[in-house]
Amino acid sequence: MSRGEWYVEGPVTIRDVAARAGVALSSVSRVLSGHPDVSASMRAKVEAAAAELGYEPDLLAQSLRSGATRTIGFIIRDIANPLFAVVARACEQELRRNGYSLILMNSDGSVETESKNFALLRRRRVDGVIASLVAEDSPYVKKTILSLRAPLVLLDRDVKGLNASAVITDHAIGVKAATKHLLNNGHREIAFISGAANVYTTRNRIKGFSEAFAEAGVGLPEKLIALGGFDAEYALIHARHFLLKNPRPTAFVAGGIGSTAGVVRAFNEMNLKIGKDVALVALDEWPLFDVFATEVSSVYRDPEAIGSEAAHLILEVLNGNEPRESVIDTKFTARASSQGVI
Amino acid sequence: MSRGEWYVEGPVTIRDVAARAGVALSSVSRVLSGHPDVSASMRAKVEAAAAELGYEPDLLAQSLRSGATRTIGFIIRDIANPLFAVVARACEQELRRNGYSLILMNSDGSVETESKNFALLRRRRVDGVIASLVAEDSPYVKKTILSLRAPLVLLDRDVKGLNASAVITDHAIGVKAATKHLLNNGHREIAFISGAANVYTTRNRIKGFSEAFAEAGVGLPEKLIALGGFDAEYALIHARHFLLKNPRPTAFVAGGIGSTAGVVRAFNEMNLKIGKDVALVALDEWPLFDVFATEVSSVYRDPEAIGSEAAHLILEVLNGNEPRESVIDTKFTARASSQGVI
DNA sequence: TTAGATTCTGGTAACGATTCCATCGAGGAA
DNA sequence: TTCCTCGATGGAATCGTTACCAGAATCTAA
Repeated sequence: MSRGEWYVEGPVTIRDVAARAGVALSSVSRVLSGHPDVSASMRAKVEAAAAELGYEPDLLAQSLRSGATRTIGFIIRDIANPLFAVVARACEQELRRNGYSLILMNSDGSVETESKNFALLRRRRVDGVIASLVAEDSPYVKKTILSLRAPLVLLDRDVKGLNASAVITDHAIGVKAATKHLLNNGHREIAFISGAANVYTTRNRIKGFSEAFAEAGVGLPEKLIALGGFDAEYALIHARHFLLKNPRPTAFVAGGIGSTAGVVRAFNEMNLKIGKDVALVALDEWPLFDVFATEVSSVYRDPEAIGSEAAHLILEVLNGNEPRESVIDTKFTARASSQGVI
Repeated sequence: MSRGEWYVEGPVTIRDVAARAGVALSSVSRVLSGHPDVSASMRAKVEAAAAELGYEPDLLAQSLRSGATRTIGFIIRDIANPLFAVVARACEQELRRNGYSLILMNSDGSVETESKNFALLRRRRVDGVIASLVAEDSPYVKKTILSLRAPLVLLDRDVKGLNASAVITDHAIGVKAATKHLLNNGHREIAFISGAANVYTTRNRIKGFSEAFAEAGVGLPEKLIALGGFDAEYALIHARHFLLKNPRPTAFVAGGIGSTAGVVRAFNEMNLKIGKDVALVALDEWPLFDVFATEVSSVYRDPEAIGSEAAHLILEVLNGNEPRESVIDTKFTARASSQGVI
């Protein structure tokens, strides 16, 4: 079956409209693009012809001519992370309202894949890119991004020398409140499991964690800090390990949805009841959190706000403004999971 | 700040390569597209020039010329539904491996938005579309889709007269097993809450539900069936309503992630303990299901398989094959939530 | 009445690639 | 040697649009 069979009616070009209206194609273009120097009769003729033929301008040709594709690339580690799915949704909705489409690419946790994705988006001539980088220090990143030739919005990343916009989450404030809460409740052996320190997210969370200890005059439990991956597997392995230590940690701070899953699995393996045998604070919430994890204390950030703000930032630069940073705050909510253990 | 400032190095065209190599642009094109009739010396000259200048072909121009954009549209109700996020990820990965990019669009549960999305994808000249329609019977749908002029893969939808491919889930088999299980455990007042019947998903689920009753020789509890929306709000309202009936339903089957959320909220409001005061079967699982909903019986379908199969189906048609259907099965797993109530 | 400005319109050259067509040698066959 | 074929190359048309330029028609002011 050839491609041609999908054509219900042949595609109508500006040329066809011109022929039907009996005018030059440049005149059709003028009418359709709202040029002021067109007579009323010309406008009427062309619009009638366009309507009769069901003419729709071809975005591909327009893009080639104008240099703008009205397309934004969106690169993230994994769209199946529910937090990022909400970010992507809000972002797509906002871009769509402004006439842009979103090209979605997963980097699958690989800097090589990420780099290839950037290169492909460049070849596709996207007008801009919104990205949550796998790592800030990969050798590819800077070179690849600098050759993008399009504005960039980073999600929760801090890369020097890029002249990029960024949506930054203030994790520190929420994590600090959470940690203080644990310290106030008498916890000292507090484990912290999160992604690697080569992304701002982790560093900023650790900053809040450390500050709380410092302000309480308590030494940081460095042996209980594991920064290596956001995935459940990494968290599971390290939570297991920590739980075999003596003294055993009395509380866990889990950095992200994957980490929380891993930590809770470790608890389940050892038959530890959350909020009774061990305290837990989850960084980030997830779907049905309020239904199935009603008892879990959390540091919350609004993914809708992150997504729509990312869209705003890229639109700003496309409208000629300077790149800038925008900060989203976090909020700690104490629930049963972090109380009553000690 | 003008767009131009983003250009680190001016974009290199085939023309520049031709000038550098001292040959005609048609020769450059031939070398780069692997035409057989090129001499070794020509190939060497052109490849050297291309490498020195860092030439990358412009996909926009190639698309205009060839008619193929190597781009697939992906339209769903809501990417924030974790099931669809996984479908989208698997689909994007598979398409990427085959050199295609994915344009993501949410239809936000609105047939008008959906229709506009289809129209925009047509103007963008996508090579194909993968879509989970909001409704099969909307007046827009058929007209809009028929004018797509590109192959289509439907996700769990059954629309006559389209000549489209489809990835279909066999919900009936899983739902039937679940319902039999409930009936065997002595339940008779079984509530069923799901989306509207104008999508295959719901009809096929109800089919499994009905068959189980018929085979057990028990009358279908029609008053306890609410088919109107996949959202939590709809499920919450109807679950509340059902729970005030006399006799009260002893079991609930919730169609999808949103429905489950609504139903469980209603349970929480009335202080009913799942698996003790009331039985529950969830259709579909969600992230951290195995961690935070370990006790919930479910009818599972593999979203990875759905996503990659959708990609395969669209690639098949793009490679000249006939559209076809592919069926994904479901599996019922009994857990504590559906046992021990009666 | 005429010079000059102002609408309005058509033709044509881009945008960056591919592909057909024509040309030009070189090589093989008679 | 001559004719023919075939490989290799350059030039031009094309995809569908926009934008520039020039010319025609209309209008204003002297």
